[in-house]
Amino acid sequence: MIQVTLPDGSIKKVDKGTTPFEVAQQISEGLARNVISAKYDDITIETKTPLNHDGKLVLYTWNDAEGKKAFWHSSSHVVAQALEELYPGIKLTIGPAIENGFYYDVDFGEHTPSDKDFATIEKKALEIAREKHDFRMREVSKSDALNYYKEKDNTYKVELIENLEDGEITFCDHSSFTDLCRGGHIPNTGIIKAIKILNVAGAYWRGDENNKQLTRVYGISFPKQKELTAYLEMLEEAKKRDHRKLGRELGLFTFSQKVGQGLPLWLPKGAALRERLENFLKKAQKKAGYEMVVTPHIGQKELYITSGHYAKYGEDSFQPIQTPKEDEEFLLKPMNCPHHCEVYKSSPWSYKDLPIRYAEFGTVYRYEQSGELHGLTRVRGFTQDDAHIFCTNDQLNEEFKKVIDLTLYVLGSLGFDNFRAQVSVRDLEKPEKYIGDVANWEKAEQAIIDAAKEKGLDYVIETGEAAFYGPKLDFMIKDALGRNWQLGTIQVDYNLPERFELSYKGSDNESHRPVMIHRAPFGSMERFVALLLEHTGGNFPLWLIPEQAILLPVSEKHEKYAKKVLNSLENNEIRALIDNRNETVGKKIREAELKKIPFMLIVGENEEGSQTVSVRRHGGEDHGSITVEQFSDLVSNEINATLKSF
RNA sequence: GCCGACGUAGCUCAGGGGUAGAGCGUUUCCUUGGUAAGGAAGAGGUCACGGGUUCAAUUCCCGUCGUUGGCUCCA
Repeated sequence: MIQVTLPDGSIKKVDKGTTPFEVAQQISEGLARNVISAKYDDITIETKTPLNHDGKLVLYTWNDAEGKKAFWHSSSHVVAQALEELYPGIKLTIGPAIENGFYYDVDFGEHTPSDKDFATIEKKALEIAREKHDFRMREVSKSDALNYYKEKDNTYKVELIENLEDGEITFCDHSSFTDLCRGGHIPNTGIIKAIKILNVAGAYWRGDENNKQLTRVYGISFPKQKELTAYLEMLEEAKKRDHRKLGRELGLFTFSQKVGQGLPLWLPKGAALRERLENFLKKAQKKAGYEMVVTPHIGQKELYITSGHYAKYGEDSFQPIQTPKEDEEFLLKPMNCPHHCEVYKSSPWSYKDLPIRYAEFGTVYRYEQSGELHGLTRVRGFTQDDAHIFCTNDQLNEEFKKVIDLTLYVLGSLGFDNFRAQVSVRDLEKPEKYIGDVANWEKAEQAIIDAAKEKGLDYVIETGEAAFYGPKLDFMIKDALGRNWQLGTIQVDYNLPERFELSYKGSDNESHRPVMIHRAPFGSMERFVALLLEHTGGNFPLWLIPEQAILLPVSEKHEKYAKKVLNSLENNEIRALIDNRNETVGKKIREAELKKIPFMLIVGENEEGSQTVSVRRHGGEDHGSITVEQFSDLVSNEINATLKSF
């Protein structure tokens, strides 16, 4: 007998060799019907894997993340089999489950499938699934495994196996299909009732662009057809919140091929919204002891050679600007920090002056790869809400924590409560990617982790995500389609002070190096507005939204009164406009609803008589007929309730 | 930059070897209206751009540009 401990702490004594499925049966028939995956002592196993020693068992169903993972990974096997049958001679590589579904990377040779082939692949995969093949794991010796794939002329699998140890190599079979696999499958293919191939994309073998590009087939599957339908509908809904669509509909920004790729043009409403965001942050920054500086859009090439940016990015950037003078070159600034270092250097400093905090809404230009450009989230010209804090080593922890507070205030004020805090550290195996000495890196990384811990942040550490000059604390937010974007960032930097030879006079009358904190709570105005659009679906907070109210005269007879009301609204600093088109009230309401204007003020005979406005809230709520003063209070109360000061 | 897809009216999209269509928007007229679409008429397109095939190309082929889903990159 062995002892199996379940997640609730209860212990089941079962015969050696009992399977997770059998344990589930002992718990309940329902669980046994639904269990599709299991972990034993934290190792993913199959539901049919015999348990041979004491341990902790967790059973998973479709409703668990682990269950979905097994489900989708198993589905990738089924799709791989379908692909092999439809495209004989292809070479399979890897096929993991991902956050939503799975993919399989395949070397198709000559005939890469495209979206016209998806239906055929889905049909074939579903046929296989319906045949209810069991997934069976078996151990294979390294030499047998190598021989199997050498015979199939699959160099990718051979490469994978060569990096594995003999004794830890397993194959998974189902139907006539065999794949190198470490496990984690559902009991049989029959559970998969719906399969959708979502798209194909190029993906480099082992994620290295020097390697051959394979075709990545993305798919998703479900235990019920209904769930697939719901998922596809959800995707459609998400597309409606796409900032590129909303930005156009709401008249916030645009792009022009003639101006250039990735160079956003902010339209009046977008520019005004952006200005309100900037003012919001400026106000908080002022309280936090920041001073605004202004620096030019270009700088001598030498400036970036000093900072190290030129060596790192010079080749792939906008190329140097020539002047009539010989041997003179300027770069469009890709960063504000070198300029701010020079601002710092304009005067000698005492330790009593520190910390010094320079802030600037600095527009920078980066020649991003064309394939990377994406709406407002990845552009070639953008404005950072940048600031650089120059402080002593002793002040670093305190300053860093203050920046965390400011960043959390910014994110919280705008309703971003679902961010992911990420400590981005260097990759120890790739020292060539970073500048500066190791001791400072260690100090910087530790400083960030300490501050994050002391602030009680729930953070994850991401190796290799640091900037070339220092580690960062990044605030990641998901877009409508679930893609992660870095918004706020706080970075500790010992390197630029060194390179720019920054100093201050200490209490010991000696010269010391300050530490630099780079920080941008929004990240960039462009990306922030994009993510805010997707999060709010265009229903911005009242203080931020371009148009707070729209006056809807019932007929042309009431236009004059409407104009008078508009005037009072403007005197009360309410952003409003009049829809005086020759249309019915119903139509005007419909369009104001579609434009997501928070308040619709209907004015007709009744209102004119009582000198009021009839207030309808976006969404349909009726506030009744009230005076302009009352309405103005309504608006300012709501703004005060949502816009807390720092 | 790489792989795939796409590019038709301001927007959303249909069409297809014989020089184009819908809905919404817009303009004009009628209507003067009460909480999510009142009615009528009109304007608007070198079918992204450049080549090629063809008697004929918006349609087929190639290239360029742009957009897009990924990969790589992201100071």
